[in-house]
Amino acid sequence: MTTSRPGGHDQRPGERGDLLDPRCPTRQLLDRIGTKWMSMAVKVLAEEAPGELRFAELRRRIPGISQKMLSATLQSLVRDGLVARRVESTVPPAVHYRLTELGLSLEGPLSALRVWAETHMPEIGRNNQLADESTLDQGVRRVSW
Amino acid sequence: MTTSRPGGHDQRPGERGDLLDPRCPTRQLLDRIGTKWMSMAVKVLAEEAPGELRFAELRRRIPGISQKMLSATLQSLVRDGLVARRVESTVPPAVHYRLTELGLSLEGPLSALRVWAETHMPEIGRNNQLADESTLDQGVRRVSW
DNA sequence: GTGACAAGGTCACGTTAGGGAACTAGCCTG
DNA sequence: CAGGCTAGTTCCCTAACGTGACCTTGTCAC
Repeated sequence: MTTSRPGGHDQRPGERGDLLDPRCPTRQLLDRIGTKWMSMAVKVLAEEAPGELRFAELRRRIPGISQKMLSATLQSLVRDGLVARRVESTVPPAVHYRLTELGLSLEGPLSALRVWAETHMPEIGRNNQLADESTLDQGVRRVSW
Repeated sequence: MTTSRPGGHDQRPGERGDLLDPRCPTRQLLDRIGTKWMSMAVKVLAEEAPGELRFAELRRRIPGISQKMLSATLQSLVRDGLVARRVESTVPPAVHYRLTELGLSLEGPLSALRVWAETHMPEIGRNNQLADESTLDQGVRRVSW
């Protein structure tokens, strides 16, 4: 995501605006972990590390995810080398997933973010409520006669 | 974002799938910092902290951002209480932005993520290249006769 | 032979993020 | 009075994200 430029027309190179994508590794990382299920999958796999989890078990541990999204998420993670996929050629072929070393190294910063979220998101929620209320006041004053 | 459920039909509560949005502060945080300019804005403001920056100066320091997106980004940050907005009622009214204490506290985990990105994203890039090449091979074998 | 399971893939769809271009307000300069 | 500055806002558009529903391939149970 955010890898192509959806804007209306083509971009002349060297014009302005092509310096943000290639240069910023943080953007690329956030494009990955910012997708809806990525961080959840990493967390679940990290809890099991260095063990493995199968597709159906992952589905069970990530409530609300569809097969399609789990599949897509895992494909991205494998493609990035954060997760290893191991196919066991048994009776019905079983597929096992585990975090690679790279994936495990991401768990550090990611769990720091989780801790921050758990401690500070309630405050952000309150701030949003306050903002909503004040704009509501203005809305009432402006809209109804 | 990711706060409404766009899926085709309504959700019976207690059925399955309503436990992911309200319960997960990490999701809410990632929905915020995952947007394209959020983390960039926080970083730029953090570099200047505890000083302030004006709208035009922020634009200059965030290459490629449009007025519209900068405006929207700052509004979200202010709404969340991560950034404080101060209007100076001078000749042309000047608006100053600075990180709040809450915003500054986010810089810690966020910069940890940036460090991780800078050290490990090249490896992820290589992994993706390898994946592209192997699927390209398969594509050639499958598609052209 | 009909159904179930595993691990997905594909299709059709709606929502949303993000981009561009143009417009606004009041004041200042030429 | 034409034009420019600041700090935005508004409209319109597209591409990507995410969802649900259905299809697949192969083996096992009834």
